[in-house]
Amino acid sequence: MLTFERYEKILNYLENNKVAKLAELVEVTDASESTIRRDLTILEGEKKLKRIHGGASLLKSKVAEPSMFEKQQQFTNEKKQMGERAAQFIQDGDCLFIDAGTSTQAIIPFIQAKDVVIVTNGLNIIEDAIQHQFRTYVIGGYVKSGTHAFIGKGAVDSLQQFRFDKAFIGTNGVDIQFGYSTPDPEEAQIKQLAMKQASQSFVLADSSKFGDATFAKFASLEDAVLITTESDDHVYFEKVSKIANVEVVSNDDLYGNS
Amino acid sequence: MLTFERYEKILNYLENNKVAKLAELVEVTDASESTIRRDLTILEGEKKLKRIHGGASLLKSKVAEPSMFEKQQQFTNEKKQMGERAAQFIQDGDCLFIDAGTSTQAIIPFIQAKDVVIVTNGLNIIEDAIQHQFRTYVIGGYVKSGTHAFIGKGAVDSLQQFRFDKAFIGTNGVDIQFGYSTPDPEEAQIKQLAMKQASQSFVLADSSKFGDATFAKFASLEDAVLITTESDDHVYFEKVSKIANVEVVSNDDLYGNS
DNA sequence: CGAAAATTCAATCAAAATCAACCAATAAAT
DNA sequence: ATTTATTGGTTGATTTTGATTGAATTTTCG
Repeated sequence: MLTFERYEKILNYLENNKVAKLAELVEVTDASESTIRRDLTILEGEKKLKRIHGGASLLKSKVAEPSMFEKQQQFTNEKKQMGERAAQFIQDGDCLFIDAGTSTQAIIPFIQAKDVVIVTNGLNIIEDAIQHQFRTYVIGGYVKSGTHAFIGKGAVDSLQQFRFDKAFIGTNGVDIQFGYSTPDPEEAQIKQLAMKQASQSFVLADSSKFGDATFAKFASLEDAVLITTESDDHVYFEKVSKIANVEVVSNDDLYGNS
Repeated sequence: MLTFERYEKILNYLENNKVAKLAELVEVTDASESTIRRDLTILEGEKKLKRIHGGASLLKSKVAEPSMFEKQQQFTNEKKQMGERAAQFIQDGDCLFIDAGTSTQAIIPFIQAKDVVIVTNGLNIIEDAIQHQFRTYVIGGYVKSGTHAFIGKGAVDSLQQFRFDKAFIGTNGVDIQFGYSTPDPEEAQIKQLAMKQASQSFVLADSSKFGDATFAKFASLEDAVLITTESDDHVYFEKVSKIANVEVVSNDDLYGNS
C-alpha cells in the first residue's frame, strides 16, 4: 500500500469515527504501529487531524477561525432547544431575518420549511445558512469585531430594502421595565429596524438574561415573542409572562454540554 | 509501443484508479521500471500527475474539490507570490476593495500597511480580514453558492456608497481581445463597478487563464494592473504585456501543491 | 492522595523498498 | 554508416518501514 493511500484510509476512518485508536488504524491499514505514529505526526502537521493520547481525532473545526465554529459545535442543550422551538414558527415561503449571534444560529439546523429566504447581519449565520442550502442574503455594513455582526450605516441602508415575515433576534438583557437591550447602540439599531420591518418578531434569550438591562434598548417586552428557558426565579418569570408572549423550553442539559 | 501511447495509458490508468503503483504501470504498459520512472518524471513536469513514493497520483485538484477552508489552507505557491506582490502596492491609510475568491484572499496575510480599510463581497475574505484585525466592511447582497460571493441588486447598491484607493479583482479569463471575464454576469457587474469606484485596479490571474474568454466581460486589459505568473506561452505573454501593465511573479511551485 | 503498573510515546537502528544516475544495447534518423 | 534517441538493466544512494529501547504519560490500586 502506498503512503498516500494510507493517509487516505486514516483520514477516512477518522471522518466516520471522529476518533481512532492507534490499534484500530493499524488494523485498518495493515501497517505497523511505528508507521501509523509517523503518519499521525505528519498529518497533524498538515492540520488534517489532531493527535491525542492513544490515537487521533478529527480537528474541532474545519473553519479557519476555530472560535466561531467551536461555538457552533458547542451549542448548549438550552440553545438547541430554543433553536428548535423557534424553528417551529417558520413556514414554507417565509422571508426571515436572523440576527447575528449563537442563539439565533441554533435555529438554522432545525428549519424544515422549504423555500425559506434568510436575510442576516451575522457572519456565523451566513456560513450555516449556506451550508444548509438556504437562499441567503446579507445586509452590508461594518464588521464588528467580537460578535462579527454587520452594523452601521451600510447595514441600516441595506436593511431598509427588505420586509420580513419573521425576525429572530438575540438579546443581552430581558428586563421588565427596560425591555430588551444590548450593549452596543449600533447593534440595537439593527435589531430595532429588523423588528420594525418584520410582521412578527421573536427574541431568543435564556433565563439567565432575566433582570439584565444593558446600555441600549431595542424593544419592549410586548413587541416580540420571547423564546426562553425555565427560570429559577419563578416570580420574575411570571411577571415577564404577564407582559410578553413567552415560549419556554426545558433547560435540562442532558448531554452535559456547558 | 510508442512513447506517446505509453503516456496515454499511464494517465488513463490514473484517471481510473486515482493512484498507481510503479509495478501496476509496468504491468499495464509492458515497459520496464526505468522507463516508467522516466515517464513519470516527464509527466510530472507537465503537471499531468504527481509523483509519490512508490508510484504516482492524480493531481490533488482532480481528486477532490477542496472546500473553501481547504482552499484557504492550500494556497499554492503561485497564489502566495501573487498575493505578496499585490500587497506591496498597498499603502498606509488605503481603502481597498478585495474581490471574493482565493487569489485575492491570498493578499491579506501579506498586508503590512496600517490603518487599511477593507471592503469586500466575499465571505472568505471577511473571515481572513477579521482574523488579521483590519477594519472590514461588507457589501450586502445575495450569497451565491459556490463562490460565496455577494452579488445582485443589494451588492450594487451597497457598493455605490464607497470609493476605493485600490481594487483587487479575481478573474476567470485573460484574453487579448475580450479582456477580463468571468462566467457569471452578476459577478462581472460587481467587479466592474468596484473597478469604476477605485482609483487604481489590480487583477490577479495566474498564467493558465491566458487566452480564456468566459461569458461576461468586466474590463479590458488596459483597465488594470495585471498580477500574474510566468507563462510557457511567451508569445501570448508578450502580447498581453504590450497592452496591460503586467507584474509577473515566478511560478515555481516549491511545495508541490497542485 | 501518591506509588506502582500498564500503556503509550518518541527516538534509534537495521532491513526492505524505492529511487536517481549511469551504462550498454537496441532502434530510429540522417 | 554514423549519429542520435530511447530503452532496460545495474549500481549505490535515499526513503520508508517495522522492531526495539527507554522515557513519558495515563491508569490502577493501596
